[in-house]
Amino acid sequence: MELNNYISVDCVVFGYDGKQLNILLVKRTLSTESESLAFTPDWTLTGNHVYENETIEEAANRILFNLTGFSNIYLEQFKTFADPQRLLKPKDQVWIKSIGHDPAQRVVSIGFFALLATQKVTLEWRGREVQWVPIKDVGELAFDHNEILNEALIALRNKMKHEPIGFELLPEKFSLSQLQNVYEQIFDAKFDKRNFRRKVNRMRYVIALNEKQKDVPHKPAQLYMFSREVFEKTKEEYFDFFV
Amino acid sequence: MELNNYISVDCVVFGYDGKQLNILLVKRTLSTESESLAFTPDWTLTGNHVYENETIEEAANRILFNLTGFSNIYLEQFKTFADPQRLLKPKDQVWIKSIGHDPAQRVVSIGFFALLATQKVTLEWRGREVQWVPIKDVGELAFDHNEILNEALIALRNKMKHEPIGFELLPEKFSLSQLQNVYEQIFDAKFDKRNFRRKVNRMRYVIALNEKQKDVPHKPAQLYMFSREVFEKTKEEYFDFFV
DNA sequence: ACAGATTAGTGTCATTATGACACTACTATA
DNA sequence: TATAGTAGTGTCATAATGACACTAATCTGT
Repeated sequence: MELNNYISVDCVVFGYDGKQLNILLVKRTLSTESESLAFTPDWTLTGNHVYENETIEEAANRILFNLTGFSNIYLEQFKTFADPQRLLKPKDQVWIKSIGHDPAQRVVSIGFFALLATQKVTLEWRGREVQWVPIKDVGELAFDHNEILNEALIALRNKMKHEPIGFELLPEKFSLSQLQNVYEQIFDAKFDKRNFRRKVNRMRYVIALNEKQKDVPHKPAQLYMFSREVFEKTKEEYFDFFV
Repeated sequence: MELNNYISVDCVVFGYDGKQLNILLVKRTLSTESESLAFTPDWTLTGNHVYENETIEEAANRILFNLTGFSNIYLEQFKTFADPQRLLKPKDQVWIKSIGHDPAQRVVSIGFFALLATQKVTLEWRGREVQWVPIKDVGELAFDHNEILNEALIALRNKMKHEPIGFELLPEKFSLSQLQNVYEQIFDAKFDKRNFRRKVNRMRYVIALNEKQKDVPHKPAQLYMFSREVFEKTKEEYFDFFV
């Protein structure tokens, strides 16, 4: 099975650990000892070329499966990066040569973002170290991956305003405070608790369970679940156009 | 200047003629007489491969410039199509061979949609016939272009709900009835005239001019303009998340 | 056992937005 | 000057928003 050498997929994997929004990065080091001396390791998004017989969606799902062992992860194509200059920084060129690719080849990368409800991921992916990094602490990344991350965050926020996808970052059972915190982290904002809950209460696809939190050192919260089925059935087409 | 043979750009060009929403299609015929006998002509979107030193945005703008002579056209990347099967229909294979391309080559196409405020376009583009077609009358298109068109329409509607881009389909000076009709055509819906106008009146970036329609066989309408500058300055970041 | 820390959970009111609804005004043309 | 055709306008009942502060339940440490 051959990898196509000019089509790649980059996954911006968002995760929420109960406190903050993180993304998944993999470390980039050169393989041979001698080479790596002159190459300070840095970080990349999780990405890969696609196989010749594979769709880009399949490639993105394959990457996520390798990272997590799960295959039903929320995934969305958000933008494509194909600038002829996107891989031409000296350090990137060194790395591309070191893995045996043609550094002059123009590579199209299709960006996907994924929402992960678990923090449990592989620690090593394709021989490389994997780590969650709080989105506020992300430094300079390899290739054009800072740009890809920025665009992913914009796309995530846009989608989040109009589609109920915040749930994808939470466990199946969650409290309303957790849900509110997810939104606050992603939008980097504070919401009024009572107004937030009033709004959520109107959503019939957020369903209260007969269950409360346990072993928490404070008043235990009512738990809820999200039903995509109910959402699909109750959503109304609305035409609230314009800002 | 070389064309990259595996990266292409397809532009879904939307236009509004005062009555309905149209898209721009180009006719696909085989070049030699003998070949074309067995090949019933059909239609494609306006697309092209990108030059090796060209970004995909530049390629899309180049296509639009060739079609219209304008270079400041509203343009937005909306989705990328890279299915390994996307060019494998027999008719498409015949056509790809006829223009001297490798029919086995996997081609990534980045979809853009454009909004055109004029109906004046070239009649012949790269030797091919160009035509406006009402979106309701679009039949079966070449390649995967029906899929691309569908996705473009979805993207256009989504964008249109939350950003003031309907103006891009109208002349600089327009009436509120024209504006309403643009939205009605795109959403395939009817809105209440008074409620629509109340809403538009709240938008400070839709500015009444000291000018009315002329030579219309009915009460002449007040003309308005859209100011992107005012929009950018007065828009509030809103967090009206969820449906 | 109890005090303290910590988060959950709740209601009201003033303001603003929505959706439904029908008639008069102005211009060109016949 | 009558007609056809589109422009333009207001109200009311209902729903959504944004601002605002206190009590309730659990665990922990003494």
